[in-house]
Amino acid sequence: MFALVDCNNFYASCERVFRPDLNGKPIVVLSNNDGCVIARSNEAKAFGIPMGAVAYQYEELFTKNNIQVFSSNYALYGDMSARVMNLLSQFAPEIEVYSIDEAFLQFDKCDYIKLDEEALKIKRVVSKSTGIPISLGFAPTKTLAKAANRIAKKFPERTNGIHIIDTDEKRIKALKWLAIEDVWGIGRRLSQRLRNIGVKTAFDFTQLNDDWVKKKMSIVELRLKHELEGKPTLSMLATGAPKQNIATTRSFDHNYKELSILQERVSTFASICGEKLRKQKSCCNAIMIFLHTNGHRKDLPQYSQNIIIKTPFPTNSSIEIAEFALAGLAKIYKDNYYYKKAGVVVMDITPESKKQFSLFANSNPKHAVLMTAMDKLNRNMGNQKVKLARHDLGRTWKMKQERLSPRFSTNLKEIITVMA
DNA sequence: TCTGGGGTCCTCGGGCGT
DNA sequence: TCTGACGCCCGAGGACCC
Repeated sequence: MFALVDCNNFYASCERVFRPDLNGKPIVVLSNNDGCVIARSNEAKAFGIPMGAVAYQYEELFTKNNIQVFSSNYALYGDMSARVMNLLSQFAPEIEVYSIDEAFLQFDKCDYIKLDEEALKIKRVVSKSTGIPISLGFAPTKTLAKAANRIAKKFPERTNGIHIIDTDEKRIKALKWLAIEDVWGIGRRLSQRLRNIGVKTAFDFTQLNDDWVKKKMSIVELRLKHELEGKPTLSMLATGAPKQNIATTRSFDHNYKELSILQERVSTFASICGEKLRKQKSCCNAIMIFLHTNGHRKDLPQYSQNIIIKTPFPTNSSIEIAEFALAGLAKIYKDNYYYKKAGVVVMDITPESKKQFSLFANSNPKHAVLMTAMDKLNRNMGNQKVKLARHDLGRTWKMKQERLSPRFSTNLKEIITVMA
């Protein structure tokens, strides 16, 4: 039996934990640079604000209806997520942290009759210890657990945020209710294709022929079909497995033309990638650098390019990754364009312990010592306090974050004060 | 003026060796 | 030596997720 635990309106709920006065009030949380809406409380959803709404186009609606607007505060959300996941891991032998606000739990040989009691207990503990409301869906497969969770969320009065699919009747009922586009793994394109042939619900999808699904769609959709039929094809994935790609990409607050500014940005992104690599004890063997102009500005000439640099040796040194990234940047940079976004992605990742030494070129061994010291200082003093010399220390590259809440739980200076 | 960031997996087609 | 069939590997692109 799988359970999918999902935090309700996670970012909005995090903002509420330290601001109980916001309970019952509409809240939206914005993306980096305060660009678009990435989370909404139920009250905000009721105003018809869609996911991804462009913030400035809704400014009037926000003001008129006293909707509380927050810049995204990842220090707060990351910390709250870790607390929730830590609590959840106490309830099941296996946990897969699927995203910042979701986790799968697997219960072996459990007594189905007691599942509802267990679910209530999980809900109570998480709510009491963190203040975050959650919904739980139980089912024999991960895809059905997702569906069960959706039902729990959709009908909170009836389900109390808990739904268990433990009989075939309940499974069929759920599948008939679930629209095809709401099935986990069926996105915009596929749902349109399926609707064109008359498949409107998850149940309709399960009525298709296996061979047809595999031939006309792919093995992914066939697996999905089996999952919906109650035959597990997806297993729990190890949480904390090293990533295969690590990216650091940002949109800029303005459009920039000068190479020197892009060099500084790319070098900083490369350095952060190095830090992430060292954190998971990995090295990369290839680095991709990309540049984009602002695609929304139809009045300006557009340019978008990327380049992959194969490193001559595996490395996780921020200095070396930045050097390779800058060499790549020099190859793709063209003047006369206004750039809005750039990024560095480290690829072909291998474990640090399995470094293959090359005959001719190797990672500078002095860097390892230096990077360890740099990471330690940054851990103790706060992120990005110690940087490479080419990073512009005089300029603070701040994202537009005009409505940032305090880092209540991770920064002593911003900790909440309780008045007696 | 202003439109996010970070991942995964699969398919397809070309190059290449047998 | 040439040719076709086949399988493997790899990169690009597309689909999906939060």
